[in-house]
Parts: sequence; C-alpha cells; structure tokens
Amino acid sequence: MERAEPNDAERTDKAPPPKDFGSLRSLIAAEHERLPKRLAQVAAFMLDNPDEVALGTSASVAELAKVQPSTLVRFAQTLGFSGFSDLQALFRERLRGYWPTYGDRVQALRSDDETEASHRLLGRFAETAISSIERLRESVAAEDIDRATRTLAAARTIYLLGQRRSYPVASYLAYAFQKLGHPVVLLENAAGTIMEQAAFMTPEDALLVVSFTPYSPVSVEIATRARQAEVPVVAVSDSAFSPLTSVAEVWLEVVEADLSGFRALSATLCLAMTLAVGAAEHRGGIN
Amino acid sequence: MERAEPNDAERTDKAPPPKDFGSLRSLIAAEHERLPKRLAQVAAFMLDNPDEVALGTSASVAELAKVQPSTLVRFAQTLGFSGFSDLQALFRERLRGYWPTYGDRVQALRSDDETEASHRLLGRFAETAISSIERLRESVAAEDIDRATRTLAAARTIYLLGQRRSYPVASYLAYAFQKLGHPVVLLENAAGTIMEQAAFMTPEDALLVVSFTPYSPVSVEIATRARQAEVPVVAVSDSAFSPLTSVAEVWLEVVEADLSGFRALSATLCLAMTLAVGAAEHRGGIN
DNA sequence: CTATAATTGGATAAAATATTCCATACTCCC
DNA sequence: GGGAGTATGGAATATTTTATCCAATTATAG
Repeated sequence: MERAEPNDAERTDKAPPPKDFGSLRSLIAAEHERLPKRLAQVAAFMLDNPDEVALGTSASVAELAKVQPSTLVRFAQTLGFSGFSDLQALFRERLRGYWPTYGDRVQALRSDDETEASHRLLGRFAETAISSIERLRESVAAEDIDRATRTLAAARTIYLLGQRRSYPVASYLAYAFQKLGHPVVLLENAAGTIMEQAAFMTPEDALLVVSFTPYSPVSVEIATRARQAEVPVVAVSDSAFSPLTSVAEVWLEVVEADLSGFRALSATLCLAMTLAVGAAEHRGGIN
Repeated sequence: MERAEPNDAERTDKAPPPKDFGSLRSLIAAEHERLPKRLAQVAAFMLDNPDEVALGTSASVAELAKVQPSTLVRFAQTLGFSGFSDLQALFRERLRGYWPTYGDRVQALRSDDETEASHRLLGRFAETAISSIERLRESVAAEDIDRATRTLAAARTIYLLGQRRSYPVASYLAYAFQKLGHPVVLLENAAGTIMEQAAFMTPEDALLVVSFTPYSPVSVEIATRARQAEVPVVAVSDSAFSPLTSVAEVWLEVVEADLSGFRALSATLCLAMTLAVGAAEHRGGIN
C-alpha cells in the first residue's frame, strides 16, 4: 500500500521511459497537450525535427527550439529518462539502420518457447530485408540505373558473372534476361572453363558482374580482362572498396544488412530485376 | 610563391578536406591502399560502417574498429580535417534526412523522365518486394517453420532442389547451409544426371524442394520418389494446388507479388534464410 | 645488423557537453 | 491582492568526449 496514487494514470517521475522510437514518438505526441508551455514547445520541436534532435547537441537543439538546455533535460526527465542523452539515444537509434545484433537475437530466441522463436526469426529476416530494400531505393542514383540499363540494352549478348553468394543473383538474372528474350551467357566455373568462356566477349557484348566482399579473384580477373578488351562492364557491389569500381563503366551499390555473419540477397535481387526489366524496356519494351 | 611542393600531387597535411560525404568516401577509398596498416584499417571500417561512425563517439568507433581513439584523430588529420569531429560531421550530414531525402529527391526528379523512369521502376520493384515479404510474415505459420527447421536439422545431408526460377533460391540455400556447416547437395540437371544424384537420398537425409507454377515435372518426380523412399520432404511453394503439398511432410507457402508478369524472389529468399539459420539453431548453434 | 624514420598505443590535458541547482518569474487559487 | 506551488532561465558543476603529446614499437634504408 505504498503507492500514493493508484487511481489515475497520471505520468509521474517514476514512469518507465519508452524503449523504442515509435513509442517515444507516441508518448511525446500524447503528453504534448498536458505539458507546461516550454516543455510543450520542446515536444513540438522534437516531433518536427527528429533529425536535429538526433544529431545535434543539447545546446544546438535548445537554441533551435528556443529554450534553455536545462529545459531539454527536464523534458527528458518528465518522460522518464535520466537525462537528455538517454532520450537522444532513441532518436539516434531511428537513424541507424538499427538491426539488432546477433547476440540480442539469440537471447530473444532462447527466452521464448521454440515455436515462437521460429516465427521471430522470420520476422527479423523480414525486417532486415525490408530495411535493406528501402535503403537501396534511397541510395541508388537514378542516373546510374539508367546508364546501366542502357549499357545492357545495347549489348548483343549479356555475360553474367557471380561467384559464391552472388551466384544466385547471376543465375536469377540469367533466367530473367532469357525470359525477356535477351541473349545471355551465365559464366560458370563448373568445368573450370570459365576463363575460356569469358574470352568470347566482344565490345558489342556487355559484362554484368555481381560481387561482394570477400571478392572472388576470378570475378575481378574476368572483369579486368573484359575492360581491357573494351567490353562494357556493369558492376553490382557492396562497397566502394570493390576492385570492380575502377574497371566498371557503371557501378551500383547494394548494402545488405548483416545477420549472423551472412547477408541476405533481397535488395540485390530487387536491383537485379530492375536491371533486367529496365534493359528490356530500353530495348523495345515488354509492355 | 608560398607553396613548398607544387610538383607532386602527394597528400600533405595541408590538403583541403572534402566538403561533402561523396567526395570523402571516394577519398577514403582512394587513400586506403597507400595508408599504413592501422589507418587503412580505419578506412575500411569507415566505408563499411558509416552509420557507426556518424552516431558513435571516437571511443566507441575506436573500439569497434579495434584501434585507439588517437588513431581516429590521426586518420582524420591525414585526410586534411582538423580532427575526428570534423570528419564525423560529414558522416552525420549524410545521415540527416536519411529517410526523407529532399535534396536527393530533387536530383532524382530533375533531367528527363527517362532517368526518373528508371528510378520509378526500382521503386515499384522495391514496393512489390516489401509487400511480398510482409505478406509472408503474416501468412506463414510459426509451427510450420518450426517443423521444417527441425526436419532439416535432423537430416544428415540436405538435398536441395529448384529448377528455373527456383534455382537461384536452391543455390542460395546451398551456399547458406554450406556456410553454416551442414552437409548439402544441390541437385542440378547440368549433365542430365539429376535423377541419379537424387537416388542417393536416404531416410536419414532430407529433401528441400522449391517449386512454383508452372511446376517443373522433374521436381515433382524427384519429390514423389523421395517420398516413396521415406525421405523427409520439405516443400516451399506458391499455391495449395501444388503437386508438392501432398508429398511433403511440411509445406510452406510463399506468394510473390506479380509485377508486369515478373515475380521477384525477395520473400522466398527471406524464408530460405530463415530455414537455413533456423535449422542451424536447432542443430546446436552457429557460433 | 644498426641507425633512422615512421607508425602506433596509451596517458594526459583540453574542450565540449550534459546535468544540477537555485534564484526569479509566473500561475492559479483563496 | 497575497501566497503557495510550479515553471523557467541561467550560472556553476560534473561528466563525457576529443585532441595532444611522448614513449615504445615496428618498419625501412644503409
């Protein structure tokens, strides 16, 4: 019987702070009206300028919101945080891709019952895939896609190259281009004849190479030779480091989120489809 | 005549620092090779973890990059910045407006409709993929995933089967299981020996078959024989009408949204990853 | 193999930043 | 209009974070 006010849901100093940005945002919106003037002002500012709150300092945010830094701290404490920094952490989390680390996920998996865990796992992969795709959409330049699809559309035969993790992408592209009626060769190392196959490329063709860290030496070698033979090269890769960036005419970046040490392909396949269909459209249209 | 070294393009302490994230990134990539070990390590880390650099402190970044904070400062100074903070400012600038990209959006919209069309195409594929993934998450039963992963985990060797459009999925699964340390055989029709390969399956193994309409006769045939030989069969398919549903012990449904006659694989790959990692979890952890 | 230069790690100083505290101003009720 | 309770601004303080410096190590040239 220690609680003084069990009757009302009034927010007190001891209320627990939100744990994710979504809840925080709802909370700020809800509290906005019942807060005193300056604090309400802060609430409004934070809802309107989340990036500023995430990236600024207490002083810079205070200045833009036209309040004192101490008011920010008070505001955060009113919401249940220990200070401005804790609140800011949630704003920053939103900016970060925020994919939970593997360690966190294992805990989540082990804690609940097994069946539940399986579904959670799917949920995690789903979320990760969605983030990667959204990131792709924002980061890839329209111009690059356009140049890539034009290059491919102009090719007599498209040579596809992808080893290891990139192989599924290459094989999907082979399927797609084939279905779209574009002559295509999927370079494979099955019989160890990949270099010989690659030697058939001419400047009228094009090479579409997909490669991620750690870069397959074979892919790099073939791409380099293609460049020397003046074969147009389009590269899909995951980092500015890729040795491919220097040999490719067009270079498209896809960053897939890392989960448990290996990465998905959802975003990469999205880009792959875009390239295939985009090239077909340039070539004379499929619709 | 103040400049001491007008002759060479060597990067000195007085070289002007980049002014936007793009140039910075190129610069880091370019310098990477000629930098000493630790500084190169920092360069690599920064290209791979831009979010971390933007949001972390020098100490946290240093820890993740496995260097000393002072090394970060030195790195920044080598690039022409006054310190780590200045360099970090560019990383933060990129993050600001990461979600709503006003500047980029304007850029994307400018110039001809041609380039815009390309970007639209990507946007459409992205949305399609996302909705497929979300549907997958809602429609798949946790119990089915659990049964599927258990079945796979129990298998001595996992046989993978996927033709045509499903082939990239099968090859991705082969890669994933291999990396997770689970013996796996990817059934391929390269030399026309696929039936013979499939005949090696025993009840201690398992068959994971991926097949979509129109169903490949070969896949159905192999799955049916596997069933007769009492080999556990896990099927991934897109409709309850699939001939696989009757022969499989566990059957998982994935419906990929259709876009101008083209179906993606994003959701299917999501499920594939879940199966691979889920099975590894059951088997006793992947790390 | 030695000498010299370059690079690195870690401690320490400097700066920036967040939080607390308190006097003052404001508001609401009597 | 006066007084209790609350809110606010701003300075002082505590904390965190960054930058500098130097000794130890490693690489390089002779």
